[in-house]
Amino acid sequence: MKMETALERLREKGYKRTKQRERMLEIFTNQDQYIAAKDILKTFQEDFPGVSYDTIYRNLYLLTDEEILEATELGGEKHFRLSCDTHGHHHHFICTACGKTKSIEFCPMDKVQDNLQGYDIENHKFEIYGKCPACS
Amino acid sequence: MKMETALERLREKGYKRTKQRERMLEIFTNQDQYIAAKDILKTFQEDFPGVSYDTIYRNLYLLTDEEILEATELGGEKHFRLSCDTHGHHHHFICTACGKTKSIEFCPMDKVQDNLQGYDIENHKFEIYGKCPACS
DNA sequence: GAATTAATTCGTAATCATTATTATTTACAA
DNA sequence: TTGTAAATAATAATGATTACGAATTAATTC
Repeated sequence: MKMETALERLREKGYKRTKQRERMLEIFTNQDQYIAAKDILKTFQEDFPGVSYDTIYRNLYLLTDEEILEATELGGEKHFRLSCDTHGHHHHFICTACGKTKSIEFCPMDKVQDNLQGYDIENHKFEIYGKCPACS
Repeated sequence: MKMETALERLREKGYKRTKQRERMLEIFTNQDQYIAAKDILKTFQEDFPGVSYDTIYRNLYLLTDEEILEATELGGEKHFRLSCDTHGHHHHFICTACGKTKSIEFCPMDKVQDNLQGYDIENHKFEIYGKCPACS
């Protein structure tokens, strides 16, 4: 997703355009990887030495709610990445060494719906972990 | 998995048979659901009022390493369930209301291997979340 | 452009799950 | 039954996340 697309989406919803939000989006731009909240904080502090935890977490969740970011939990910590809106629904291979991801253009949900008659499906997670070619 | 199978597996590896480990396995027996570590602790305290965190976590991880338990992370907390060894590799639907699970006899990995040439796959996660018939 | 106002951020403390540590106890084997 | 390594208890520390009142700021209106 382009930074401008994200900012526009926020504007439409009436959210203010703050330096902090711009910077946060900037950090995610062109990063094909999940980043831990604490690493966002660390990067953030370079430009905003006094940034508060509140700002980091509130905005990460806001951006996730607005589907600008995608969230997942890796090793007990919340990680975030810019949502890919260029293609449809998909999943990711995630490198456990460098954190980089590769899109998997396949969703297993089609294959399992039949076995879940009567179940109210709200969500699903399909992630593959390992080492990318560069790290292995 | 039967409780006796689990105890036997521990014995083979030279682990001691303690009242705490027996009780822990008992808690998981016949529970088709993921249980949070803190809930294990709570149940445990009924029989072992002075049980330490250390005992809980050490044994949960030990049993997971020995493939007696399966672990997953739900809502930022580690959850565990007795491993099903009656049938092969599979995945789970997990009810977000009651925590009960249903086996999904399908693994999407077959479908995606081709797209991951050169990637060293270590692990994967496929979970479906929602409400089971009883809760929906 | 100044005033208004609600949203946002800061500064800091609290919470909560998990991990670590040391002394004590226990299972098991010789 | 005794010795010994393993396991547990009791407690403290850690670290990510959440909470909250005070101060600041973006956007709107005049």
